[in-house]
Amino acid sequence: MALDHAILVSLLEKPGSGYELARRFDRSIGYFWTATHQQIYRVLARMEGDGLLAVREVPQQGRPDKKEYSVAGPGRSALAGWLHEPIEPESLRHDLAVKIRGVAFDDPAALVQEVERHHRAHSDRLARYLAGELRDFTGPDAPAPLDAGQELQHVVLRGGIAYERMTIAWLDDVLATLHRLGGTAPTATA
Amino acid sequence: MALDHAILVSLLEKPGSGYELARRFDRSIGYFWTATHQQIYRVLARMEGDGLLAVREVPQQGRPDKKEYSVAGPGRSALAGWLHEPIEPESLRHDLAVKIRGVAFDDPAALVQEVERHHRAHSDRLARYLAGELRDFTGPDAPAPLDAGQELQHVVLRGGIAYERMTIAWLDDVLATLHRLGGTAPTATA
DNA sequence: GAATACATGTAAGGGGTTACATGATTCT
DNA sequence: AGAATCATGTAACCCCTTACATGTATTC
Repeated sequence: MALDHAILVSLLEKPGSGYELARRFDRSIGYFWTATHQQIYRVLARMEGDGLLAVREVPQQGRPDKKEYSVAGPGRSALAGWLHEPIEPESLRHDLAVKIRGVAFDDPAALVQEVERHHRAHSDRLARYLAGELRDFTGPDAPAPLDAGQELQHVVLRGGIAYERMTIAWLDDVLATLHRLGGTAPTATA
Repeated sequence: MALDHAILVSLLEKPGSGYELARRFDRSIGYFWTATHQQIYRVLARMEGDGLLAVREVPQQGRPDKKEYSVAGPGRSALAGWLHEPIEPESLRHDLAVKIRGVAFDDPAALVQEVERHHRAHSDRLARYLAGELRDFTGPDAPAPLDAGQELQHVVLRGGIAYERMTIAWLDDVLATLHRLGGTAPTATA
């Protein structure tokens, strides 16, 4: 149910339409939570029905009108309540690791290209995160003393950066392992 | 749908009952995929119905009888097919990061205990992973030259270890940031 | 006597993914 | 003329989580 809370946080940072939220979930929020527009519209409608959000119809010129959502009082309370509840440390779901173990029953070399593709994807993400960090937090155009909200955004971004760096290093390890096994035929064909 | 494939891999490594699979998903497989017994029993029934798995009723003494599942021919083919299809790099879902950004609209100090709890949970996991590595791969009782399957299991475990180390370091960073903000009242109460 | 391990399930509900659907405007 | 951006939705399906349900054997 953390999508609800992610939307509350994002709308507290800045009110916006479903479409705008979907874009934020592709960028800044994307490094710790993903959501598609279909999901977002459904949740926005539900939360508005529950009185957690307020809507304002904003007519626009040369563009479709939009509904601008903002957090209502009960929405703020709901977020505060959740912040004070403990949550469980996440458990992983890593498809690629399943594949790596599965390839013991197939040809290890067949995975090399796949792992390289993932390596590129994570390198791209890291580059985007680093560019964002420079733009918003550490570069010359960033605000001089960061306020609390910005400090918190920065530490979350640092988490994303650490995750991508760790993943890239691990994928290098995986590639080296696959190459070492390259000459050998699959052993565990039990 | 990778639960299906995770089960196929696990049953190829060693046939077993639903109960045994659930235990593996709490241990070795747990560091890249989690599943509860309810999920596992349902998926096992479905896969057996689809002819991907074979069952054998095993009567036992002093214990309930069990159904031992193993991978049938079509199951092997299904896994091989999946291994050769590309998959998307995972996108994150990190509740704690949502909380960290949300605490800008609340009291940052309120999160310290929560973050410390997560820190302990990840430290515990790391300790378990390291013990497992020593037992199965790097210790004196580990098989001298590892076969391909063991090499692949080891590289996946190294991924789990790297993930936990990275996470612990990041949580230290988060704690330091929260303490730095400790004196300040929430700024972004917009 | 209570807790833990072994063993297998059903049922309800919620969340997420994928596909489908529409329509105006701006850019190449 | 076609693609991309802005903007909002519906519908079907699948996966996952949580709660409920049952029963034996062993260990503390």
